[in-house]
Amino acid sequence: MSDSCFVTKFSHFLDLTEGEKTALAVFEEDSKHYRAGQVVTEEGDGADRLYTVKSGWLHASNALANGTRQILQIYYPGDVAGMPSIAFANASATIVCGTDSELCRLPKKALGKIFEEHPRLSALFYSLGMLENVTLSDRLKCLGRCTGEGKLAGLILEIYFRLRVTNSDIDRSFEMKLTQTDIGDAIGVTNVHVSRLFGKMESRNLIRREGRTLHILELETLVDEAFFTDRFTGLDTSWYPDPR
Amino acid sequence: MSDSCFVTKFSHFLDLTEGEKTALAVFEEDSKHYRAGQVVTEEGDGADRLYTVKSGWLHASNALANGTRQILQIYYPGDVAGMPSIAFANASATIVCGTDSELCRLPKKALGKIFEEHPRLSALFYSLGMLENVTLSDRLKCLGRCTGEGKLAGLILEIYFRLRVTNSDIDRSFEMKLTQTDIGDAIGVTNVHVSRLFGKMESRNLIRREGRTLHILELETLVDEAFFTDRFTGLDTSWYPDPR
DNA sequence: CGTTCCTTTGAAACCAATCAATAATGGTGG
DNA sequence: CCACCATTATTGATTGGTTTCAAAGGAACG
Repeated sequence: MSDSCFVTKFSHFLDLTEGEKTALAVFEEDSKHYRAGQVVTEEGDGADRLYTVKSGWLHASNALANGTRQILQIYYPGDVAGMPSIAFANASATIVCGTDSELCRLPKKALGKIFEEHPRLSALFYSLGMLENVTLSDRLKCLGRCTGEGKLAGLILEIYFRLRVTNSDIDRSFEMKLTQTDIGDAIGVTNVHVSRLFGKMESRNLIRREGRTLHILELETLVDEAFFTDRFTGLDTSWYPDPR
Repeated sequence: MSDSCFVTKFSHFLDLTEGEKTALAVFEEDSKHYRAGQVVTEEGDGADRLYTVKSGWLHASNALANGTRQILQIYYPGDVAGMPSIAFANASATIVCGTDSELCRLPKKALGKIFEEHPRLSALFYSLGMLENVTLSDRLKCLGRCTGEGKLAGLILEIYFRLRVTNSDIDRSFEMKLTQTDIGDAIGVTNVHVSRLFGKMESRNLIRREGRTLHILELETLVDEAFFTDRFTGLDTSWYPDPR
């Protein structure tokens, strides 16, 4: 409880100095509770802050004029949400809580101060942004070039490996908190087809479902069909400037 | 010719100080010519530098084990290529020149020095990364939720608006330098289907092709079918720290 | 001027969307 | 605690879009 959620997150990658910890701890101050389904920011709203997930999970999406929706990113405890929007005056995506969530809110201007005073943290922020880029690229690859089952496998693996980073005790199973409509909106198929894909993968004994719990039975096959690479293992921090 | 390609690019967004210009000009030193088709870096190679495009164009892609390929990003003069890879020890994508190209090469460690000494440039680097993030999100949205013609329209518009940033005299037409196989690899359809999509859009009088020149006849319709938003107009630099 | 790469076109097979109806699940208040 | 309602998931039949396979026509290049 002593370290802020930023500190916890960043300590995964760097041995933070006291000065760096202090700089990050400032942003613990503005923590706020959100309810499941609550909209954190809407596409087009003023993009004036970042959100770090302390507990719960959320997703960023774009609504299309034809009534459909594309889910772009899913955020879990330890993630920083709203990074893409910060480059613009207005938010490029809508962020919605999937569950009750506790978020730390970091004003844009305060991020500017971090860039001013803590070059090594800035470089890490940059890397986290690039990690998000690679996640998007991987899903783009999956949507463009995988079969239906491969797309679903890719999302399952993305969530599984993502959760394992901060929750090392999960072993081949996790709570799938997305509805099948959400899953479809993430991988670009209809909710009806998601149901059929789950059915097929279950009958092939690749996965098993018990309520909302999803068991991964054949990890290797899922990896193959999704052309999956785990990106969450290591960042290269060797080029970062010295800490202050 | 007096300003480096970095300076030219960054001056679009900020009034650079002399100190900042000097810092950026260092990276002009390592300029290199690449031939069309030449591989700049390969997925898995050591990710030790960034590439700024002085002339020509290139693309980043992932090869899949089933023999297919997904094109992730297209880079034009003024763009910085290889940003996502820099967060990792090894490149997350393959970068290939589409045409003969002149690239400025910026070692990772030198980027670290920028972060150390020029906080405002670091913030701008961050924003450029987030701009790339949004470009990926937009294409993800297109792949997941648009019709075939919408996907092609989206790519056409992405290239068109991207080229207009640095080349303000182009007016509703440009040279499409990608082959139909490349286009298919970017929007997630087969080359055969790209040909048919072009045919359909031409017969609807949305576009016209003369050799490699592509004329946009009905911009509004393309925008509607691709659910397109122009992201290249403005970055919000209000939160940046003061220059040095 | 021939070879290679790129584009176009056709027919068949396949995958996913749509429309529609039913079943299961979860949450709420009586 | 159960009944009810809303949401979510499943299943079937049909339609439509895309891939695949195959072949031929065009364009670019040495």
